[in-house]
Amino acid sequence: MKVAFFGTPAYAVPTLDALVECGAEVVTVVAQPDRPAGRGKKLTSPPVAERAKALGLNLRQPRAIRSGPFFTNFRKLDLDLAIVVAYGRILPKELLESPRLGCWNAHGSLLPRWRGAAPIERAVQAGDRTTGVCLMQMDEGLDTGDILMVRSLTIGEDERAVDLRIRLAHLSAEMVVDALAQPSSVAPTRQPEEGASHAAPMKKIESELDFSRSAAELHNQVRAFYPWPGSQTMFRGEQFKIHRTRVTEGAGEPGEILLAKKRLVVACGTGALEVLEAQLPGKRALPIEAVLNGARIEPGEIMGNHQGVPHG
RNA sequence: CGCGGGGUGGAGCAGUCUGGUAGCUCGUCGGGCUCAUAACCCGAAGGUCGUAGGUUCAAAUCCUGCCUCCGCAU
Repeated sequence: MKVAFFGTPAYAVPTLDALVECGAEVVTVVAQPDRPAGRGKKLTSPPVAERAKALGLNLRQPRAIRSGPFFTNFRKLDLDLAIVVAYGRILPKELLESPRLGCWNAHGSLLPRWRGAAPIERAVQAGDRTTGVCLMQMDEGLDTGDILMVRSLTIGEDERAVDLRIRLAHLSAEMVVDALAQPSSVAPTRQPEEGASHAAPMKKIESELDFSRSAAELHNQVRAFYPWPGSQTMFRGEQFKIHRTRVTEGAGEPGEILLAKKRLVVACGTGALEVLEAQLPGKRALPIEAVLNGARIEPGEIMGNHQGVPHG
């Protein structure tokens, strides 16, 4: 079985590894081009590209898929199948139809729920208790192809997207290997339109916390957005990043600090949010006890974009 | 050369501008109080102030290089 692998971030790496391990002939790996990233804007290879190099696989990082030499060469590979996991680009119809069996995409949600770029994060943000991975026969639409296989799992109440992503990445790898091992069990099923939803990419502006919302919503936001774009609010005129929280009891004006000794509890529109891990400007992320030792936060202070002045 | 902020007993911070006695909160250890507690009281140990060099009578503090952590941007 001659296959191509399309993928870019760390999420796709376990599936690539699994393909190689199960003996599939991975003829080429396609990832997004190297991009300037991080402090100092150093040119950085995406994780899949790094992994492909380490495995000694043929690697392509085309800037353009449709035009240029990439697709011409791709056609000549005489592929049976292409596996796509978080590649990061729409693939044109000609490419989707090029391998004998077409292209299979492993998507990180229970389709048709959370079609799009950020299914895992949006599931956590919405407070979903169940999610999973779907193997899909790609068509031209956005995650609308027929479902070939499904694996599901339960999301922990306090689980963060960053951890769920790791679990789903491995579930995805298992699923792809199973599908290749037992092609007979792969029966295309059309996606129902009912229950479809769109998982828009995460945006930096969404990282702001609005304490007039419920504690449950804020908790879901915090665990969905970690580590990027993160969750933050303003406190004493400076950025205050919140990395880990818990829903607790308490009432007060939204953003009001209810407790600041050993524990940090902030009033929300409904209920209260306990901050378990936070980060001040220029500092690293710290358990809340450490933050409280240095910051001397007082009950009655206000968190959020209200200047952070004490009230009452 | 993208912009910017940090590195001070075990932890988190103040002190740096305006050089001159090492400070605060917590933890640890010992003692006390309490039916009890993340409570309170008393006492103690613990610091080459990231690192290398420079200026100075004197450097955590001023100057330069380096290491390292972090925010923004991408």
